[in-house]
Parts: sequence; C-alpha cells; structure tokens
Amino acid sequence: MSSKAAALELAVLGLLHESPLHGYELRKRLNLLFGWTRVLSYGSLYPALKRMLRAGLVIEDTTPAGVSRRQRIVYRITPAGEARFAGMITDVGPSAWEDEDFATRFAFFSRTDTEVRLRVLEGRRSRLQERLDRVRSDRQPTGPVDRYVSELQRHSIESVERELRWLTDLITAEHQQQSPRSPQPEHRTPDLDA
Amino acid sequence: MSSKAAALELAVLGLLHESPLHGYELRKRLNLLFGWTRVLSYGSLYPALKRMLRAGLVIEDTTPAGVSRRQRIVYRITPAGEARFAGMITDVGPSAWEDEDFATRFAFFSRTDTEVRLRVLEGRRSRLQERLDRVRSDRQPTGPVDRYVSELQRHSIESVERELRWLTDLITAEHQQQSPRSPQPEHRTPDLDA
DNA sequence: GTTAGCATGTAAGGAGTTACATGATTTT
DNA sequence: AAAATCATGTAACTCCTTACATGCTAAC
Repeated sequence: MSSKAAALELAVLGLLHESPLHGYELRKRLNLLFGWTRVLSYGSLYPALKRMLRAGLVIEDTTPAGVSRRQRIVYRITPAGEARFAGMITDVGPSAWEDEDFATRFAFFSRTDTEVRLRVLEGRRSRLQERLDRVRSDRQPTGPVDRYVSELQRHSIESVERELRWLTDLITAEHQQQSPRSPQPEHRTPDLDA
Repeated sequence: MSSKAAALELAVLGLLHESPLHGYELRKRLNLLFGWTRVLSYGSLYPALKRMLRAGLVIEDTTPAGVSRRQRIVYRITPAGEARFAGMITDVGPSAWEDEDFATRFAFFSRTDTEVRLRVLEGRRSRLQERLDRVRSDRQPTGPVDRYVSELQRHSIESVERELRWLTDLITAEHQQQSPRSPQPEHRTPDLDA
C-alpha cells in the first residue's frame, strides 16, 4: 500500500461504492477513468482484488443468478471498505499531486469535502508550478539548443501552463461554492465549514 | 532492454553523442529532457551505465585532469554505441508511440531520417486518435455521469485533441521539408530520399 | 566549522506488464 | 463451425524507487 498500490485500491473502492462489479468490468471502467496512459492488466487487478478480499475491504458475490449466466465473481464493498475509502480520500499526502493519484482523487471529488478538494487542487498546482519554474530556469544553459528539443519543451511548457489555468479555474470555482451565494445553483455542496 | 530499458539506453546514448558526461550531470539532463513526470533516480541510472559499459556501448574516462578535480567518472560513447543508437532510432516499433519513448525519440529527431520521423509522428497520432475515439464512444453509457468525472474527461479529451493538432502540424511541416522548396531555410535537413 | 550540493554507488522491496493457461458464451 | 469476446487467474520477468552508505568540495 505504498502510495502506488493505494491508488488502485482507492479507485476500486470508489467504483465499487457505486455498484458491485466483477473484475472484467472493473478493469474496463478503470481504464476508461484514468487509463489514458497505462492500461491496467489483469495480472495487476486480480491480485489486488484478492488482497482487498483478505483485508476485508470487499467480499465476493458468486452470483450464478439462475439464468445460466456465465461464471463471474462480483465484488461488493464492505463497511470496512467504505471506511477505508473515506479515510484514504481525506488523507492528502504528497502523492496526491502526482498524475495518477491526482486523477483518481479528482474522479471522486463528489464524495470529498470542499476543504480536502482545495488542498488537493492547490497541492497539484504548486507541484506543476515548481516543475515549470525549474524547466524554465534551466533552459539553454549551453549555446543554441536543438530545434526539435526546443519544440518539445515549448509544447510541454504550454501543456503545463494549460493545466495550471485549469486548476486555477477549479480552485476559484471551489471558493465560490464556499461563499454564501452561488451563481449556478446546480449541484450545491451540502453544507460547509465556515 | 525490453523497450523500457531501451528508452533509457537510447536517451543516454543520444546525450553522450553530443559530449562525454558523468552520471550526475547525465541525470540532470535526462530529467530536464523528458523527466517532466518521473524523476530518474541514481539507482536506475548507474546500473544502466554499468550495463552499457559491459556491453561496450560506452567507456569510462576516469579523468582526474590534474587540476585537483573531484573524482568523477566520465562516460564516452564508443563506435559500437553510435551504431547502436543509429540502429535503435531507425527501428520504429509500437513502443515508439508511447509517451516516454515518443518524447525520447522526438528529442533526437535532428539525427533521424525524415521518413522515420514521419513514421513516428504518424504512429503517435494514430495511437492518440484511437484512445480518443474509444473514450468518446464509451462516454456515459449509464445515465448522468458525475460532474467531476465529466470535467476530468472533458479536460483530458481537450488535452489529447491539442496534442493531435500539434502532431498534425508537425507532420505537415515534415512533408513541406520533403518537397523541393522550403519556406524557412533555417536548419535544412541534409538531403532526402526522392 | 558547518551546511549544502556534488558524486557514486548498493540493497531491498514493490508494482506492474507480458506471456501463459483455460474455458464459457455469443456473434458471425 | 469459427471467431471474437467474456472471464479469471498464475508465474516470470523487468524495471524503478526508496533508503542506505560514503566521501569530497565549495560556500557561508
């Protein structure tokens, strides 16, 4: 559960919270949700599910259902699993700003407190800003750089700047939701700390 | 050397082609070049250098230089290493469209033939287009999606679309360079196949 | 002097992908 | 009937990160 394993566990628990699922379906949803880059393999998912089963976070529902359904093991989240999810989502560590972990947490923002959301968004923003500053300062220390390298860096920098703007907008929106009046009344967050 | 290790090897050879470097400096440059996401650790770099040393791709220049310089092991590329680099850069496999590998290859495009560049760029573009189509078609199969999930997907889709446009522009530019007249005469590629 | 950064490594541990293995069910 | 896809798993392999260990040198 060293932050990497935690990301998968968090994602699985989050999905199972909505509805019980079997491994195959779970993998598809996971890949859809944050599998843009890497495709999660069964060799990764199934062992993880077994670990979580042993840990009592999920239980297996061997549902033949009578309708001559194909053999499949449906996983359902347990109260312990729910508690675990709640705990993990609140525990904002440095890994929460990392690409993978950030996306996972973001996907479950609806079940996250506003203050935690803000901590995650702002943490992510600082992280990206750091990267940007570092690269910007280290640009062309020795003579004229290669045109392709420079084009690659330009595009990368722009991508990061774009994400920074996105984050800033989100942070602003969160702050507005915290204040008394909200312009768009759709999906109000229940109630908030002062 | 299973495509991941190859990426590091390719990058190291590419950097050493320009000038001999010691491990510490090499790491800094590698992190700057494509370490936006992951930061390469010494525990990864040094063993890789030793492997390449044993393979005869690089040699160690233990240069005390007389000026009371600090102990450092400078790595220099060998003819075998140059050959290896040339071979790897030409060998465009599916891994070349992957994020990491793509960036590495792109960084050394100046030393890559135009036709190979086009294969890499077009391969990358197809790959991204596939992802995009897949995600677009799988959107909201079951009722109204979560607003944060949907916002995350929207942003991801836009990011991919942006990179697709970038790639298309680059491909266009490569084709123009292939044709007789070139608008911007700076950095002409030496000479090209028909 | 002492801290910060330069410089090179090793060992342990974890996580994930690939490839292998198997079999049912649905579609063509 | 054959092919595709559903469905679950295991084992080997690779690779990387973290933490540990050491020592020099420049700056403060």
